[in-house]
This record gives sequence, C-alpha cells and structure tokens, in this order.
Amino acid sequence: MFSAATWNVNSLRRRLEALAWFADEIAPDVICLQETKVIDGLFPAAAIAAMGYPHQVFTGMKAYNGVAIVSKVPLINPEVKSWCDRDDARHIFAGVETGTRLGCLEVHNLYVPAGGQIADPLKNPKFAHKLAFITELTHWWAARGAGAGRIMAGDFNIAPLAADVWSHERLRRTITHTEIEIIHLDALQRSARWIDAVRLLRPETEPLFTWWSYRADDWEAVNKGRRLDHLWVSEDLARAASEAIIFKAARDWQLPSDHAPVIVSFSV
DNA sequence: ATGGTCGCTTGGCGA
Repeated sequence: MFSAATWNVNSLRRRLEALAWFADEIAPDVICLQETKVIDGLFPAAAIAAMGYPHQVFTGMKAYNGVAIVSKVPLINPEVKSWCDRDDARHIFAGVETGTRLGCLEVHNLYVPAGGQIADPLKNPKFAHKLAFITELTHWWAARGAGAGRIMAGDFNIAPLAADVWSHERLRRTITHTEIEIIHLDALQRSARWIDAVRLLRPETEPLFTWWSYRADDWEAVNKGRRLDHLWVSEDLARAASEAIIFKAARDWQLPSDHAPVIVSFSV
C-alpha cells in the first residue's frame, strides 16, 4: 500500500500534537498540509521529522496561508507556484519517490482562496480572486495536459456535489457551493483529466464532509459540514486507488483543526 | 439578518 493525505491544519504549530497523533494512528506515506501559518524560518522541521516525516518541502508566510508536503519517502524538485500575481503560499508541488511500482509521483498541494462572504465577483474582490485563481490554474494544467503519476490535493474550498454539503438547498447561494464555483472546479478537473479519488471510491449520494465550523456548539450532532478538502488523481492512480477515508476522529481531538484529514490508499 | 469560534497577534482580519 501507498497512502497520501491532505489536511488543513489551521496553524501547523498549534496542531503539532494533533499531527503527531495522526502520524501515529494513520501514518500516511505523504501528507499535504494547508494553512500552516508559519514562515519558513520557523517551520517545525525537527518535530515533524521525529514523527517519521523527515522529507519536507514548504512555503509559508506570516499569519496566513502556507502549504507544506511532509513525507516518509524522498521528495525531489520542489516548486512553488504563484497565481494572480501574488506570492501568497498557496501551491507547492514535488516529486515523491514512492519506492513502489507507482514510481515517482508528482504531488501538488493547494490552498484555494476561501473567497469571503458575498457570492458576487463584482462586489467581492476575494470571490473574484478565488475564481481567477482557479481559472489560472486551469489554464496551466490545460497547457501541461493529462499525465500519469499525479496527485493534486488540498483545501479547494469548494464542495461541488449536493452530497458534499449538509443542505444543497440552503447553501446553493453560499460561497463554497455556488454554481459558478462548481463550474470553475469542473473546468479545473477536466483540464488534465483529474479524477476525484474520494468520490471514485464512495457513492456520489453519500454525504461526505471534511470541514465543520468552529461556531457550532456540537459539530457532530448538528453535522452542518461541507466537503472542502479533496484528493484528485491521474487515471493510472485511479486504477490503483483502493480506499478513501475522511478521518473525522481528528475533528474531536483536543485543539482540533476545523478540517478533518482525507486519506487515499493505493494498491502497489 | 445576525452571531456563534478559532488563530494570529494585541486590533482586527481572515476563515
């Protein structure tokens, strides 16, 4: 088995203990982390190496955003991408030497802008930025074309399917579930023939959430969640994908992130 | 329509 995970930790330093628990309980081979909220000079490299993840690539900034890939197996040729002319630490990718028949994978880790509150790009620059970010990324992937051995994971901040939100009717005008966002995400998915590994392995009608607001009194009982975190794969990896887990238990740990990790396993 | 809670940083923004 080879496994890959994505987790928006909402501050890596605040979530170090939780990451250690995750490393103990699930131990994915490679983990994509978003919202690390730490500058590179303060990245907790030694602590994460001690969890079994000595291979690390990251790009961070003060207080906001930040993405990292940490791995049990070697990472090569890391690159940081900037979209919409902003160096805001939302996209990093690297080669992952799996040491299996899967070979060296290209793993992309994304933190798509959340987009603010008002679902109108003319009135809300944050929403315009979100759509432009996805459009630029789509053009880049279309130019690169479809390929093998690829993973694109992260907090995409869009829940595309009706079963990706607690109420399709109540949220269809709410950012993360608007039609225009879903159209943008669909275009991104088509740009390089990405396959949503989680929905490949689960029925499209099964409610699946990866995020629950901090503001709910009892997040699990109320269960007003959304599936914002995704792990997409190229067709060859889709054929090898064997299991998808949303690790809800992490949402109940002490000092939880508001996002749960998503893990996909591949037969090797 | 509003507020509810976090994290970073110490006032207020972003989510």
